Amino acid sequence: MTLSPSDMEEHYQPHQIESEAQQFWEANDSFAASERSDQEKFYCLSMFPYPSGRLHMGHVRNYTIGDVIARYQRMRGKNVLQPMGWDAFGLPAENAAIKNKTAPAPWTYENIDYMKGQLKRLGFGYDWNRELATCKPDYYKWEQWFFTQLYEKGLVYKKMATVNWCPNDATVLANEQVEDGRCWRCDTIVERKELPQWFVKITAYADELLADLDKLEHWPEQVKAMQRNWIGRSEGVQITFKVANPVAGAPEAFRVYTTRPDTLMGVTYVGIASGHPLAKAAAADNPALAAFIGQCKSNAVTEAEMATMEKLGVDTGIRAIHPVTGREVPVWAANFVLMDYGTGAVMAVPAHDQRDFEFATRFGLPIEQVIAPANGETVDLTAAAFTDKGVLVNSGQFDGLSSDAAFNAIADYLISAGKGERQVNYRLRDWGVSRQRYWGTPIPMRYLDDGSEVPVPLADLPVLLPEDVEMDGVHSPIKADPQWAKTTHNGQPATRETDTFDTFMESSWYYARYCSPQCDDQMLNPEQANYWLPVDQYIGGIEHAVMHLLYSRFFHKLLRDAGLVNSDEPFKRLLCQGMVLADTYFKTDDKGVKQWIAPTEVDSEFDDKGRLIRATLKATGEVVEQAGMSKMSKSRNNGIDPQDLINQYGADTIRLYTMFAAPPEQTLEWSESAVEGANRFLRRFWKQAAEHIAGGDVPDLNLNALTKEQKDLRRKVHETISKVSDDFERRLTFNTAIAAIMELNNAINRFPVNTDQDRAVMREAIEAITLMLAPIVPHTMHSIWQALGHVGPVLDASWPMADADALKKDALTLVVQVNGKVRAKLEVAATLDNESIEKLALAHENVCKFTDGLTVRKVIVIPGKLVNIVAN
RNA sequence: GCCGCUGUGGUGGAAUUGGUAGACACAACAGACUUAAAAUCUGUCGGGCAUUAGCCCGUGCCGGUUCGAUUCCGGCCAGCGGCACCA
Repeated sequence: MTLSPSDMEEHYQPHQIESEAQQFWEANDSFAASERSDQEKFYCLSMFPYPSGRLHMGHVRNYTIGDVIARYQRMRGKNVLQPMGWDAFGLPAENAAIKNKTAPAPWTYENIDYMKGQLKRLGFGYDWNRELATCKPDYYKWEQWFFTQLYEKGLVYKKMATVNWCPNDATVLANEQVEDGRCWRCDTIVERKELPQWFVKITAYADELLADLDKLEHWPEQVKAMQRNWIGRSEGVQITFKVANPVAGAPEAFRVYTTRPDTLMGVTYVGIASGHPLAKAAAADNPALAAFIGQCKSNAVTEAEMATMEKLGVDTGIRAIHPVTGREVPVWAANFVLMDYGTGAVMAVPAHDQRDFEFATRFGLPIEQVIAPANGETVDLTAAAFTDKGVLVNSGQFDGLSSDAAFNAIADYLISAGKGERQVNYRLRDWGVSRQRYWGTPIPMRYLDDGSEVPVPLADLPVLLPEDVEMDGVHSPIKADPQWAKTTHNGQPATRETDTFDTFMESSWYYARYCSPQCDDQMLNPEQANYWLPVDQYIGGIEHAVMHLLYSRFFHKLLRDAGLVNSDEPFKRLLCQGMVLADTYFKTDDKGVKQWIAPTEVDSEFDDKGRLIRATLKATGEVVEQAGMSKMSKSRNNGIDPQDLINQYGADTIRLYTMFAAPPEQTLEWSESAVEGANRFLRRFWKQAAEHIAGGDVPDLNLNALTKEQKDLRRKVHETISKVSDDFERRLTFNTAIAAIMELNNAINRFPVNTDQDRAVMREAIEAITLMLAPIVPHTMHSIWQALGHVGPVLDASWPMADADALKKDALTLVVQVNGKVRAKLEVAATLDNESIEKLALAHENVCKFTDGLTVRKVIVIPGKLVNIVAN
């Protein structure tokens, strides 16, 4: 269907326009992508959603950014792939299933259906032929297969690891299910429990994951910095301490790791984890220690809580022998030393480490200075440790060495004495992928009766997760059903692993599966994967800066080493969009409990300065309290349903608003009136275009006979094209692009149209605006483009190019400063030389006023911009 | 606690490589149109002094570098994100 110019409605009718454009795209399968050699490819990917029920504004923002980039790149002539799918396994489905007395699978599939409809209503240009859901066996089959391959390569192993354990429910709890150290279901105090779990050796790739960050030139620096710190490569020394008074059944030596061997001579005690073999053995005849170890069982497992908890410890009675002096130092069990980190033991130097200092001060342990500031100042060790590097003192043969020299001298001494070795350490730990939950990919391992483990062979994959299950609210159905685990291996009875994978496993490779989503004989089709990969632009929330993005980078290297892809990194360019916030309102009920009120139910009153004076309930007029902006959430009842906005304003208004209200990387603050502003702008431009089109045919532009007004408008048009192109291509700042288009729209509003040439200049401006807005508000521009008489859809039109001739300026405005303060503005010919500019500036009346009686010391001329006169 | 980010008018934000602080919007106020309201259009809009010109102050706080700092450096304060089983 093509509109002829006379068909264009005078008034903007978003719902009709949007459904027509969407039908056109659907009928033409406009977004189906295929490998083509005649065009440059562009793979644009937004992080896929968890199918939680309905889209929220965060999704709308993320996917609008992606769609704008995809449509822009298509107009630049690229062969664009933009897929969408579902991160469908996860804990919320289990909780929802229990609440709604259903199973996770049907709940998930219903949500996918509904949310897919919402994505279509928003006009996102996805290739739905490539849709995938991670909970489908045809997806997780290949993840299971890949895990068995990693097992064969020795990149997977099993070890004991700590989980949150609710002794009442006899179940494992996610960190999210622990509230103030108690089970969220039954309020029982949560304990730590060791369980055998599967790990993937991400540490084997630590150096490459670190080094390759330098190749990611189009990633935000902040994300790379966070990943570097997360990997946390350090160079240090592993030191062996002998035990002076060995305990029966425990080792006679233990090791610590330190990055500050220069402080070794200041060691006054040693800290070990409560789970350390030495601590366990010593507890046999030390009741205080045994009690302490028991108490540590209820410690939190998260790093944040451990770092902020009260530092506690108990003397184990064990004495360790200092490897250089031979002096005996006490060994303390301490709650902040963890068995999972490093060696489970640390040497303590209270004079030069703040945590050791606080612990020593609390428990009356000696503090001995061995480092002095290089500049000869004295340090005060009564209040805090001196943690800088410096010069060694009180260190025997090492006295006088700098910290750096002492690092080597002490390391060499320990190595030659057989008491230590240099070691590179990482903060990064191997990736624990076992989850004791139902709604996830079954881990494809079997256990034979002799206790040995074997991976499930490809012929028996996938290990299917049963979908028709009953949730008792506590235990995983595949753990609760003893029959499910029963299987055979080569005719022998065997038992299945009943744990499932961490859902980060699925989200670590979906971007690659989109390249050949239906491939059923292998994980990826390498030709298709290598055509599309790496992803040219990835867009998602900053909350994924470390974990998801690090796991995906790791997985990509694993895929590469399995011969499935030929690139080193999965995502060439990354954009992390900010959160969506909204105002929060509450009233306090009789019991003093805050009741949160949705922003849509509140009216606001402003004073004559525009300041909010009060907020009232729309329904009753009751005054409510305003509690600032926060992330849209159920708990604060401040979520805005995108569906209501689509119904009220249309998808294009929502798209324009989310792109205009803030730069993509910053938080976006919800404002109903700003949405109305976006709608107003679309109506205004629609009317402008309709009026222009109603004027009939337009003659060709005659560039040789332009008036000043026509030249000025053309310059504005082409300056805008130039600016907007840069914003779309390099900066990804769509808010400033829209602002520039609005400025141009204001300019055409003021432009008087009297002659045919005026109409021709106007036509050029309107077409440019239509093309530049097409990626952002595609439905509206689809309609206007057709009404302008074009045959093909605006989707496939070429992005406009700035005309260098139109950009030329005859005159410039220069700012004149005296001592850095603006005192005048000069209109000068663009060709005027610096010397003449200087003369004009010095002669200006207001400039003379400020230089009068002073000597001009220097005149700085910044061509095309400003003149600064330095005088005193 | 550790790592990272953010802080500019009444509000969202702009100022891209150190060069005119407040573009573009929202709100508010005034006016036009209207029987009226809505919609639309026009104007004003950081604070203070002066109302013609112009001057002083001002980008979370304190200090530094520079002819010139919202931008760079050092030290603080506040808010946000992540911290390995929420996704």
